[in-house]
Amino acid sequence: MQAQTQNNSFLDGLNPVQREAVEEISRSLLVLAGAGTGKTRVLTTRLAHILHSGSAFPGEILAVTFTNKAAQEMRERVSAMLGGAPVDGWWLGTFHALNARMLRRHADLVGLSSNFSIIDMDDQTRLLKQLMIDRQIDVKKWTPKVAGAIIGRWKDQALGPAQVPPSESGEFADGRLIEIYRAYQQRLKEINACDFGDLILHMITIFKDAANNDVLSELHRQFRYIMVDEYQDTNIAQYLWLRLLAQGGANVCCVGDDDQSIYGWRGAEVGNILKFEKDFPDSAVVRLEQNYRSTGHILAAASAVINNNENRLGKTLWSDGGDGEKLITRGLWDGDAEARWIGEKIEDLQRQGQDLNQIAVLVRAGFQMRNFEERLIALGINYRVIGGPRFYERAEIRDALAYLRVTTQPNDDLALERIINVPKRGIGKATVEMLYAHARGAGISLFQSISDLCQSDELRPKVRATLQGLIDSFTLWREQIAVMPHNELCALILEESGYNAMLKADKAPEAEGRLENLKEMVAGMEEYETLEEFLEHVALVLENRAKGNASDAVTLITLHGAKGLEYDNVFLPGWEEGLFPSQRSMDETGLKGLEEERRLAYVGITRARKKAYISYVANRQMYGKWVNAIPSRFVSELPDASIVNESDMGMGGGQRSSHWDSSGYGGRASSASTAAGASYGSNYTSGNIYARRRSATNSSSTAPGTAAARRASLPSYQRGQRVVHRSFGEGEIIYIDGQKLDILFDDGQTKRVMASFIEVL
DNA sequence: GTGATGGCGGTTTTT
DNA sequence: CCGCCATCAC
Repeated sequence: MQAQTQNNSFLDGLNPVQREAVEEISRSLLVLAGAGTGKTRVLTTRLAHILHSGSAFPGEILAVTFTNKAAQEMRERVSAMLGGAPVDGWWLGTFHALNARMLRRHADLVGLSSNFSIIDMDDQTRLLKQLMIDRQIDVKKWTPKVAGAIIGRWKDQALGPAQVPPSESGEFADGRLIEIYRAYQQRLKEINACDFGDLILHMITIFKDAANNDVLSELHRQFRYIMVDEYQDTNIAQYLWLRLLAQGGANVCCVGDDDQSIYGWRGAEVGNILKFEKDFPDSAVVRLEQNYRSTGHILAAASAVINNNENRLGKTLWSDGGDGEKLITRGLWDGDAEARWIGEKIEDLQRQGQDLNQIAVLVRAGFQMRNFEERLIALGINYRVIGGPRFYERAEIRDALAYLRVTTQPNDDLALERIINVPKRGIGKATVEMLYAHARGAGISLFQSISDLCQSDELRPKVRATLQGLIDSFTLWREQIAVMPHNELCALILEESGYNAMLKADKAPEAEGRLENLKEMVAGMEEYETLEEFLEHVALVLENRAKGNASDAVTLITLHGAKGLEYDNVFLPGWEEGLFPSQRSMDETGLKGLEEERRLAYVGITRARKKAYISYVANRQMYGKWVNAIPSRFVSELPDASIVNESDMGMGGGQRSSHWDSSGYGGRASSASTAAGASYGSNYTSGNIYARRRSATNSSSTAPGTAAARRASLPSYQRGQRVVHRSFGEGEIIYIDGQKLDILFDDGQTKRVMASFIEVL
């Protein structure tokens, strides 16, 4: 690229390698960006450069990020570089958001309508549970959650029910998981819904179907530049999607760091980044290795650990910022001692004038956090926990969303089921089952089923009146969509449904907060043009809210959550075999799992700008039980030259390599370490997720047919026929109105009942 | 249909 | 040890 004429000062200050990456816009490009090497800067500058140099209009650019936060950041930074005006018309977002946008346009090609709902994991689990119970599968032995996880992994690999090799059906539900998967997809179509994986899977299906190749070719014409961030975290489906779009000859630029691939357990394929050069011949590869974040010792420690991995492209981070301070390692007796030690260190840092915002405790698993919370509370140190339940995951928010979903999309059975008895209306399990039975029998939605049954005498008068009232309300609310601002409508629904009243009457301490969350949600809705747009955003755009808003606070966060963040001072507790590396990872995926754990260690260390503290304990309390532990192998992979061992108790700091026995736990230490790993391991089940527990019995039941099949098999009725109803007994048909039959029962009463509940005698 | 108690299971998590 | 669910008693 030639020198720019004006206003390209955004190119200033890039180092030569960064500049090369930014200016290489004629060939496809892989940017291997080590931690802290200015990856985001390169990515945003490259985008600004493409736009500024006139190489493409915004609408010709497709930029994919892994999180919404990253998309937002990119949007802001690129427009700032280009003088502050927002960049309009480019396709920027997560894989899921971009695919949702595409799928809304072409939903009919996969049997959906464009207002399809996007269901979350909770809905998914409930749906799978229904389907599994229908098939008499023991949902205690084979949990719907696990079924959802396996199906999710299949979707990550772009495998629809027809593509899953039968050999992969595994032991789950005695090999019936593919059948469940097929039913699940069928059911999603019926309720006009998608799960997250479907967003991508459906688009791949559309792209691949020759019958609609105009869809893909139009996108080929449109996109001249495609960029993918966090490429090491893409799964196979996302990879295939990218390749299909790239077939049109667009310039592809992927950015990532194979050493920071930590989502393999949910389908990410490091392999994608490892074979980029094969997939995109004639591409350039740029390695960003100059680190601007951390001290020399921190980089040395991180590099030494990650060097133990075999499957990596290989990078060597370096810095010209000086060695800084050595990392501190420390062995302690138990979790309490560890929390006390970290508390003291935090107080030291505070006394040295460190900002609490520059201190973070990075844990492997959520249960580790409690110790630290308690300690910090005792010390009166502000903290925030990142990664708790997300805003949209709160029950009250999900309830409100369910009301809105049913309002916009009456077929959304899952949403209706969620709130049919919230607030309590006296609609219990039995009633819901009956409603579903009719829905299935007649091949209609739950909403329609209610509407039907309210026209009959099937329901007890009280229940019938309640349900009639509910569907009338939804009908009224639905009419308001066109005329009322959607936030007002939402407020109205919360009021008229009695939801607000329910919370106001609730004496529980958290009820007040729930009301506030709802208010906040209603207020937040103003930002969206339409109700549909709002719903799409809450389904896809996750806000990870911090608990408590203290501005100056220590951060407690998982290692996964900390990727992409940085702090001056980082604490890395719990470096024990079994916990970190996690026993379960190693059991499930062996070396692959271990290497991913090691990348996690690498991510953890490289979060630190100045100081890192690594600790491990001899006795860890887990689920109320005491477990012996030995220090993590990662501790011994740290280079002696860059660490100081504070596990003193009479021993010098240089004794780390004999770390454990030297750290002064008296006679108990050595016996503890002997017993160690095994007891940790015993807390986990080994074997693959298909085979968590052996099945003792075989449930061999025939699945009920599909709704359509059942509908077809319904007998036809004639006046005068003798029939039996499951609760009203025997009688005679005296009038027929579609599925509704008037029957004179033998007790002399005439009732209007649904055909699906009677049998011909 | 709703509220209370016991049993079981329990990484990481964004979309 | 804690939280979720499933089952049981009303």
